[in-house]
Amino acid sequence: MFERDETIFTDEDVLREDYQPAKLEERDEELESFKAYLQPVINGKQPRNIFLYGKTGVGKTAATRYLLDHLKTDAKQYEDLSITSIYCNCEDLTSSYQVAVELVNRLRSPEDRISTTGYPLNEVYAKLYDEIEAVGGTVLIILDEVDQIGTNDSILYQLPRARANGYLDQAKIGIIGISNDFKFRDSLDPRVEDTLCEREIHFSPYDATDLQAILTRRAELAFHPDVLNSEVIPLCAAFAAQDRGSARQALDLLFESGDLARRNNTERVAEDDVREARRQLEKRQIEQSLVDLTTHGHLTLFAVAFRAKMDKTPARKDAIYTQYQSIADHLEHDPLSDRSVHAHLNELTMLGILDRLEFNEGRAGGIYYKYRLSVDLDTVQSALAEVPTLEGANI
DNA sequence: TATCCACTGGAATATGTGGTCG
DNA sequence: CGACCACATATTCCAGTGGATA
Repeated sequence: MFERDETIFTDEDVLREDYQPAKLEERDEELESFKAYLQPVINGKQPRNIFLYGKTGVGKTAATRYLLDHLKTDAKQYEDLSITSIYCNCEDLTSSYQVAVELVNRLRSPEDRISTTGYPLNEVYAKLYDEIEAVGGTVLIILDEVDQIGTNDSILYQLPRARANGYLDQAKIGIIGISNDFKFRDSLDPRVEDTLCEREIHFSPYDATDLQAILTRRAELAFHPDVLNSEVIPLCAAFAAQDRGSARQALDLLFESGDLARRNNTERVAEDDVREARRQLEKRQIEQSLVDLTTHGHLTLFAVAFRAKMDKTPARKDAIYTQYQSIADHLEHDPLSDRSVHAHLNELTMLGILDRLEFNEGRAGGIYYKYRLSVDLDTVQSALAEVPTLEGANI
């Protein structure tokens, strides 16, 4: 029934997110500064706090992993050095409290985990300091996607000051904050900005040439020789550079193209595979963001999709709200206030599922928005069909 | 060029859920 | 159990917005 299929790839894992290349290229300047900022750690001094920013997929996380690995290896030659790093992705952690809990749990054994609610904030910090103190030495805390914790940033000034405030004695803490939101830095409390952003490194997006170089190197390891048509890599690079300049995106695209060729049993990967792969990735991304919406988020989108079906988009909030009410009614959900639906429309716009057009009709009209689907109606329909709460409702 | 509409969007407040602890 | 705690999601309230028009 099963058999190995090795016509296209030699090792597809090379294209996956968790693959760590032996060398990190196209990021020389960034690595240079980063390395310099980590130097105090090797010297056994108080670590600097470092703040990395740049868009997603430009090598921030990879660079951090890469340097920390080297740092730990190189530290072994000095007996008086003990370096611990804790990596924490704040993606799903929306407050300082949750980050603190996560850090405590990282440091504790699995049977000793604490729950994510219930304790006073100070108590969680106290537990965290205890754990860090127990580890001792230099503790580097990496907070990835740190902008996700939003305005609730108390942990960002608690941690850097823990030692100064006498909570820590044995341990030296260094924070490495990673963010893809440039505005985040400006929104920080000035006290936090001073300490957290002591040293900053900016990662610029990759351009098409960088991406081509990266893809070419990976492709040599991942694919059999000569299975890629000559236009495949430049096209993947161009698509990704146009969009966000993300290496992650370019690699995903390359993998997906290869995978398509494999499934089609063709011997080579061609331009059409890349274009089709791009469509599929886009679709998958939308389906993914739909999964995370609340019931009323779904209903709101449903209402817009319904109007789109009848060719009545773009539509104003009022019209969408009326539509939403009748749908909610039909499905026996209590409708929300129009302000809340307005909030949902906003969120859908942020996710790139809806487009928002601005209007201003002046003296007697005022300003308002009109919304419409920003993606294929078909995609939305098939994604919504997967949502259990909408069972029985057809557009 | 001052006005004025109909909305936007921030903020304060409320509600319900899931948790700890004595 | 009851007092507390944090949080997601809604609700309510209202100051601000900005450009076509009088």
